[in-house]
Amino acid sequence: MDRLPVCECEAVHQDVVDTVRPQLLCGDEAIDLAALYKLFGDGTRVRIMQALRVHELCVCDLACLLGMTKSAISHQLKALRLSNLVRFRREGQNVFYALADEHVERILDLGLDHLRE
Amino acid sequence: MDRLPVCECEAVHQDVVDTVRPQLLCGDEAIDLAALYKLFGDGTRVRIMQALRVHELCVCDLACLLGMTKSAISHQLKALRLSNLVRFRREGQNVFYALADEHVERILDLGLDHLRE
DNA sequence: CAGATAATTGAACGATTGCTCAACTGTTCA
DNA sequence: TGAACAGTTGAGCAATCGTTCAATTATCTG
Repeated sequence: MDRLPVCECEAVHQDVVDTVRPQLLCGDEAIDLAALYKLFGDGTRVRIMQALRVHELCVCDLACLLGMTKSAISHQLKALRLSNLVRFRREGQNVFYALADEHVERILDLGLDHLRE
Repeated sequence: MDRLPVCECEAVHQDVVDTVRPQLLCGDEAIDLAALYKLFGDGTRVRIMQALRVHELCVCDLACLLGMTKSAISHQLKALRLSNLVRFRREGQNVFYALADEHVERILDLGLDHLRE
């Protein structure tokens, strides 16, 4: 992910560049932010999160709702889990998933706002 | 992208599923929302947007700031342009890019909030 | 006009992603 | 204990993604 600080062009607007540079996201922040939004960048995961926003659901319920295999759903839930976007609890054979916090809902809403305006 | 509405499992919580189903995102909405967030799901594009939020910049400035080739930057700007996340104006040999609206800034901020909490 | 520079484009490539499949773990119940 | 079912996991594969490279377009200047 590291980039060499090489500039191939001459006629850069140096004053503006100098103003902007200290306000850039540091490399790690940019990567973390991108990693967060990457999880919202897939139709399956977005539908999972939207569903969980209505009610907690087990893997089977989600597979049924989205018309996909439990395996596919479980793989995506794992990704969401690893980034703490969903939480889960086991109840007998079922594992119920729910959104981790209202941040997730706000991100979904903000995106939908943008699309619908 | 189409999924067959097949359910492989039996013991679904049918009442909950029936409650959730009508509130699911329709297929197109989920895809559009994912497509929007996919653009925020790459470190280079996030750094570009964060830079543009400070000041409008030409391709050369961005290449210089991020230490990348103009070609790489231009390809990413094209993606952002096609989804109306940035706007641009030509001035002589330079093409200056800026964020399209404050929605983009709000999405960046919300993500950063989440990371920093 | 020709030459220089900014920017864009398309093909090619390696890397990453999302799903399938099969094997496995964990829990319930008889 | 063992059958049945919910869920997870890892390998494999096709599709997608982001960059590089080379060619091209557009604009300015002499």
